[in-house]
Amino acid sequence: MTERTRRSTAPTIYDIAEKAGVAASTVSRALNKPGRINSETERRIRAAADELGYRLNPMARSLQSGLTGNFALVMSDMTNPVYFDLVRGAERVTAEAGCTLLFADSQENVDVELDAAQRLLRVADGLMLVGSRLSDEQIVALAELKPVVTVNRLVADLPAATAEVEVGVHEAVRHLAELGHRDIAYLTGPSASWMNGRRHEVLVADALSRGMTVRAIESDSPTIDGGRAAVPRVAASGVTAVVAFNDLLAFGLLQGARDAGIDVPGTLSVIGFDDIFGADLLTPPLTTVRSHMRSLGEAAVVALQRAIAGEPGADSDRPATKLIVRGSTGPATD
Amino acid sequence: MTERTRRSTAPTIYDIAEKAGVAASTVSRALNKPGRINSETERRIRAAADELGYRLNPMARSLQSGLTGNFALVMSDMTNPVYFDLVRGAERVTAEAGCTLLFADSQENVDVELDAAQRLLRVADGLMLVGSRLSDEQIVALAELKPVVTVNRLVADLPAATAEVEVGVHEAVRHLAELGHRDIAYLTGPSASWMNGRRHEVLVADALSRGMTVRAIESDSPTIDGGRAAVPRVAASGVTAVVAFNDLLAFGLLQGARDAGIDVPGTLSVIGFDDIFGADLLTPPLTTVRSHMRSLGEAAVVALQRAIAGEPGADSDRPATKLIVRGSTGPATD
DNA sequence: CTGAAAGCGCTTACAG
DNA sequence: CTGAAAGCGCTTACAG
Repeated sequence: MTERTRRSTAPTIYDIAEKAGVAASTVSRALNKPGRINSETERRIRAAADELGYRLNPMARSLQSGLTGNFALVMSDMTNPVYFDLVRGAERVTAEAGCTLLFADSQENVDVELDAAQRLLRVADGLMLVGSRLSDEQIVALAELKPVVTVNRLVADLPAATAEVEVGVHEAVRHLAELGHRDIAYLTGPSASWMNGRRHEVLVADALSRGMTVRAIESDSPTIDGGRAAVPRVAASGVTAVVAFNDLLAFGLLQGARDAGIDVPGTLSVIGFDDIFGADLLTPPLTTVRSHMRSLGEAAVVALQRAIAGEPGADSDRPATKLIVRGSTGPATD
Repeated sequence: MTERTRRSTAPTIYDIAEKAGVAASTVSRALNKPGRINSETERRIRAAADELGYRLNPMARSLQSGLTGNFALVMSDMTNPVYFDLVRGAERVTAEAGCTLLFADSQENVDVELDAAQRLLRVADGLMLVGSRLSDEQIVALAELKPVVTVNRLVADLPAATAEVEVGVHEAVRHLAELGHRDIAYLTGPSASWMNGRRHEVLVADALSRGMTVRAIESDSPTIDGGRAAVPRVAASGVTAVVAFNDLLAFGLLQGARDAGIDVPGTLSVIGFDDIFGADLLTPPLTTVRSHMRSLGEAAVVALQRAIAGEPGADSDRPATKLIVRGSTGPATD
């Protein structure tokens, strides 16, 4: 009721026009291109607008411009703390542009992700896919509809924002080497994750160059439970250190190892990726490769803005990674 | 470029109409009210729409209906893991309704919150304020514009979704009483937080009825740092147990106590609220009052939908709380 | 500098 | 059941 009333009485530019004794088109100009109009007229129009409590109807403008002012963000798992800062960074740049961030969580499920992406794409000007599990083909198909930016994923020549991997991994491998580790394992993330492949391949290359061996140990899911479940396989492998695809897996390794009576870092060293919330609160606190997720979120929005504007997708700065050494790594003991 | 081309070629109902040999109004009906139209005509229209890859332009529809299909959610701190499940619940119900969730983070700042609320309100049909730090007056002013639902906050007769507090607190107090605690403290949250006041008052009432004393200890901010900073005051107070406004504060207490050489739960018992991510990973794991945040998020969206539809704001079910006993509580030792 | 008019893509009474 | 027309609130060439 009240609602209805409010809606129907919302003042339009025509109300302002009447009040100020000008045409609606003049009101539109006064409000949108300050300075291009007689300043006394403009003043009168603004006064009328203020008095009426006028607010632009964004739908009407959108219908004109074809642009909604919305940017969509789909991430693989919003309960993964790694995305906190990414979302904050994306939010900040989006708000600064006077736009709005739409956002959905695919819960590590391809169908949910595709569904959410399609749904959001209809009401947004473009889409950011974070840690997408979609196939390249699916992503390309989305990009036919509207601009798409991939985050921590590279697809054909779509614009992307990715964190640098080399530096952090390099530091991690050197750290392990200095502690005397020779046989290490990589606990894998989802096979559909581009970043999983990237971390794995850089780790292997780096370790080989130091004469270390890296065996892959598969995990079921990139979660704490996935890490716990992998503990027996890690133990059986005989490695002295394991690098996990992400911190959630590493958390699970730590928990599972404790339950199994495996001493970390005495018997096994553990390194994660991301430096998520809680990594420094555990016992032992986790050694992990941190990347600057906030910058990544900002870079993603900037790339999307450029894509929407039709500008070429210059590769943005890739936020640097670095190793944060804590208590979960120690000397190798064979 | 490509962008421009895509946009301008997006098929409209007029393209479908032409292809199917009917009027645009018929297309609109066929697509929106299936069954109300000659089934052969409808079939032809759908076929044409499919062939053209037609997608409804939501802005055009919005301009008609005055509704955007967007629900806005503003929360006090999105890096607080307590909101994970709330957002997921809200997201699920929103998506189910074919709507979209807009979302912003106020970073515990009143100005940022007000700004975000106003910004989102213009492009959404209604607003959910989670753990708002705004004044009642500010919230009422927002509610003049569009429907507003408060979450874990009660304002005048605005619709709200709140978690039940009594059961969990009752269990917590009984738990402490059974462990022999007589003098306990409440580590406060933000004074602008309604839920802070609520937890405090229920705790005091419950404790008094058991002959326990509760002193209030102020925290600067409801974060881990805020908890750490409070440790000296907690220690000086001589209490044997402290209940913190939220788990982040409790995390900080645990950390700070360890650094100060205070044994938890040997010398001091600690209880939090929320059961956030990590609560069971700490050493000792945290005893805490859990509420079902997912239900809360769902209830908030349902309440908002009702408010938008102009239905009376019946108080929704209040998700129950319960005490999760872990390792941070133990017998009182005076 | 300003106004009249057309149009963005859809929906919805109003006729037939 | 279907069509022609008006209208949602704004912007933007096009004239003056």
